[in-house]
Amino acid sequence: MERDSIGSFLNKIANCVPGISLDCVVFGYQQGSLHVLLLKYRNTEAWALPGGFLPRDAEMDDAVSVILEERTKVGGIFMDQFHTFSSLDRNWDFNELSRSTFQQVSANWSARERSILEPWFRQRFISTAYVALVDPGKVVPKPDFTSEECTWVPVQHLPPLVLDHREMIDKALQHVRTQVNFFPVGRSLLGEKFTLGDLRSLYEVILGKKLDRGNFQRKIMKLNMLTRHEKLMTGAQNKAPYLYSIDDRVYDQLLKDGIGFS
Amino acid sequence: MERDSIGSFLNKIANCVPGISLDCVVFGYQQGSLHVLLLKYRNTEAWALPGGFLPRDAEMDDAVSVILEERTKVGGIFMDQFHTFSSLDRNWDFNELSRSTFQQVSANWSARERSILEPWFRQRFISTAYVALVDPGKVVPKPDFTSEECTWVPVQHLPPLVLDHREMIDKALQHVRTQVNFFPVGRSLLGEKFTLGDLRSLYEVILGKKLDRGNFQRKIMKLNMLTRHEKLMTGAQNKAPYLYSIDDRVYDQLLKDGIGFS
DNA sequence: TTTTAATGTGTTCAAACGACTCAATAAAAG
DNA sequence: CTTTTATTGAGTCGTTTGAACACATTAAAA
Repeated sequence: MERDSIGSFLNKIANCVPGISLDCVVFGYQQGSLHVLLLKYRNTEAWALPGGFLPRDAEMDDAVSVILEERTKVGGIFMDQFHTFSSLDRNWDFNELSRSTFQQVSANWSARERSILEPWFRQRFISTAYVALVDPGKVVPKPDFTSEECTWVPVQHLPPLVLDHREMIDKALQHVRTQVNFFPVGRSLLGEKFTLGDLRSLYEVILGKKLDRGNFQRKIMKLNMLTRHEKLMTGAQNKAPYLYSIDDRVYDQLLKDGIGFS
Repeated sequence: MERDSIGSFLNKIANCVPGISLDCVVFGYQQGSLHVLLLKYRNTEAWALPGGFLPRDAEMDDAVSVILEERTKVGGIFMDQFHTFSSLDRNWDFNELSRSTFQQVSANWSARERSILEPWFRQRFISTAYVALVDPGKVVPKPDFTSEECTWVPVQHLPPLVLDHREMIDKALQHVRTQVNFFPVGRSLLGEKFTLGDLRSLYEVILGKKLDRGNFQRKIMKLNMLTRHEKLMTGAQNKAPYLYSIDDRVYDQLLKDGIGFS
């Protein structure tokens, strides 16, 4: 199984542009807080962003789509390129964690594999990073051949990350915050149906502050982007909240000029 | 002279990362309208953005600084990376204009030069683009060895541009508009001293709409970022406008949270 | 029937904004 | 010295927006 993956990976990188890598900061919203999709390398405590390389016959957007689909098994994920990282120390000697992680990962490579993979991974990579927004409920995270785990981690409790991936997440989060009025955060991060409370908490988490319930509801309802459905029966002894879904047509129109949240 | 430049260019690219290029959309404000710094290729009607390549021992920001200094002969220019372009057709067969321009430019290369430069320029380049803001008054544009002219062109009358440079300018302008509250447009695009009218016209040009004089002045003065100086004697038969300069300390602070212009 | 939370609506106050007006000032031309 | 012209600072008014509340209604479960 793993042997096969390495084999196909060897073929793959032969057709990729050298020196260029792609990294994805995939945000998901779960249990009231923002999460990032991370991979954990085999037999280490080191984590990394999902990423990959640029096929010679592909554009970056398409290559990233493929990477996202490989890791999540779903397509059509919203994504946006936000920065290209070019530090001189972007390599596996970046710090002790990266160094030992690479050693661990490469430990069981055969001589032939090593002859190809070593030089490839020892390159200096210029990495173009994307943010993606996705509903964790729609996703089945799949590790790649170097990792033993692919899972959601809350952004406020990030584990040790290799290379400059921590910096990437920080910058991505910043980007989402500044672009919140132009990103389909509601549609991408929530499921098909959600309550107004869900939507408000989501905005609270992204903006990093409490929002007044009354004002929020008034504002969001005036936009005419929500369709009301049946109630959500939670079993709690109170009036059940209504479920809503997003009217894509209206939503897309609103996003063009930006939904006004400060 | 040109021979020398080609020679040093051959040396230069030998130490650059292949497959990666850098392009700069340099905006300047002149005679009441936005201008872009463009290069005109020798013996053609084709224009291009100033650009260059990434030295193996440099980060992108630093490489772009060098490029900007080479073209303008001034340092410390404000700049911001805004997008990395990766279309498959980013090469000199992009369209007829690019094709014929490259032919023209490469026409007088010697056999030895051609053997190095042809494969280099025939590569597929992934290009990371930057916006820069600069006061044309501080700048002495210098053509590079492929061009006969380096000059300011108003953005509303762009000449034919090679490759996807037109798209880059559009995207850069868009970026400046959305980031106007966080970019030091006042300090970077105007001279040391300017009138309130100058500053207002600048914002009008960038935002693409008229601003009320009274409201604008009230707003800008309340920010406490301007220091008043002597008057500007224009020779016109009216009260001379005051000159102002920007208080860097206050300005930098304001830009962190964003100067609020819609 | 009580408890609980969702929902819809109303109110208040402060700040900001757009579109004006008006008067004082001063530089140059006559 | 008067006229012409445009800058400057200040004032007004109506509208919009935002934050911070209050309050009554509804309904699900205990």
